[in-house]
Amino acid sequence: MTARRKEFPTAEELRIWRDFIETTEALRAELAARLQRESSLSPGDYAVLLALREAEGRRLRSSELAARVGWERSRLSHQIGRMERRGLIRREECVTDSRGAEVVLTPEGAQAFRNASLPHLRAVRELFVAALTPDQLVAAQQITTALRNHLTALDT
Amino acid sequence: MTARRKEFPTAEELRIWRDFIETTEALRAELAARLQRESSLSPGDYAVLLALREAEGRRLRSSELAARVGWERSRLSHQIGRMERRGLIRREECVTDSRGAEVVLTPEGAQAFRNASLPHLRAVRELFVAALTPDQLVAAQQITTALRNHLTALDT
DNA sequence: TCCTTCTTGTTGACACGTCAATCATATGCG
DNA sequence: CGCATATGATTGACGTGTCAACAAGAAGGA
Repeated sequence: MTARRKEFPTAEELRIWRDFIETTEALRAELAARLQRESSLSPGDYAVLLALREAEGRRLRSSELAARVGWERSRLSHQIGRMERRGLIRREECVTDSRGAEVVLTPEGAQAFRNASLPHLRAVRELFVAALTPDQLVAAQQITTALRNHLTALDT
Repeated sequence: MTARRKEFPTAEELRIWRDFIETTEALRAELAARLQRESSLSPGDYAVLLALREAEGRRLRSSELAARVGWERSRLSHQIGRMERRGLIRREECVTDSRGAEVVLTPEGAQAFRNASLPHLRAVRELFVAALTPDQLVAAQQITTALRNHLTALDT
């Protein structure tokens, strides 16, 4: 009998998949909840503030910011709108390209990031790093790399 | 000099964390996009249909359904509302408890699940299982378990 | 220049998730 | 019984994410 190319996951593989995706989701949710509790920031807020904090002049073109956080422009636009209403960032017109917008970190935004940063790092350590042995951490990295490579290989 | 209890992740650990969370998120998004394309179902739809499909009489008390998919009742209520509008499920009053509601799988819902099931399993295999070596799959399981145990240990 | 085409960014509609409030019914205790 | 409390479920408000449509300026060639 000929070996047929495998098409479906086994029950065991499926179970591993479900546990994996549910656990990562629970992890994400717990991190988000803590960030919200301790700093009144969403993960999106944090990502944007971090990118601006590390940017030259604490400002970025909208597209560049989208690229750095890895979002579509539309998503960023909504996010920026909400953050501007709360005073965390400010929009400015771009001098070199009148279509463009620049996103600028406000003092309030910088302060919010400072307040959030250490508790957030602590949480990452407590919920992720401290949960794994050094070997497991290495394995996690390798698995991540394998998944990502596989994923990006597919959409080309 | 005394050893101080480690409080923050190293830059390396932080990088691993960020890659990990971003990759699992990308994976989740790709699975969701395929499910949507191929079957016009969201992951939430799929989870609910699956739970009902496996339930005695293809019906469940609302609370029980929420427990099986691991959601809050509120979230389920919204989801059920959307699915009922599309005819995938139906709400019925509960005989034994007049506060209660039962969620019933409709023929349309059952059909939608059948259509979605195989393509979804194929996608899980293609995007997750096939990306990893057997060793990595085992490692993924162990990491998942470690993370979950750690997580549940904390909120007690 | 004029016209097409690309890029930048915004908007609106809608699905989704969380939280707090609400409502009705069940339950348990005096 | 009568009342406080718990439970089952829904709702509304709001933040978030995706998608498609759009507006307006930039770029580049005929």
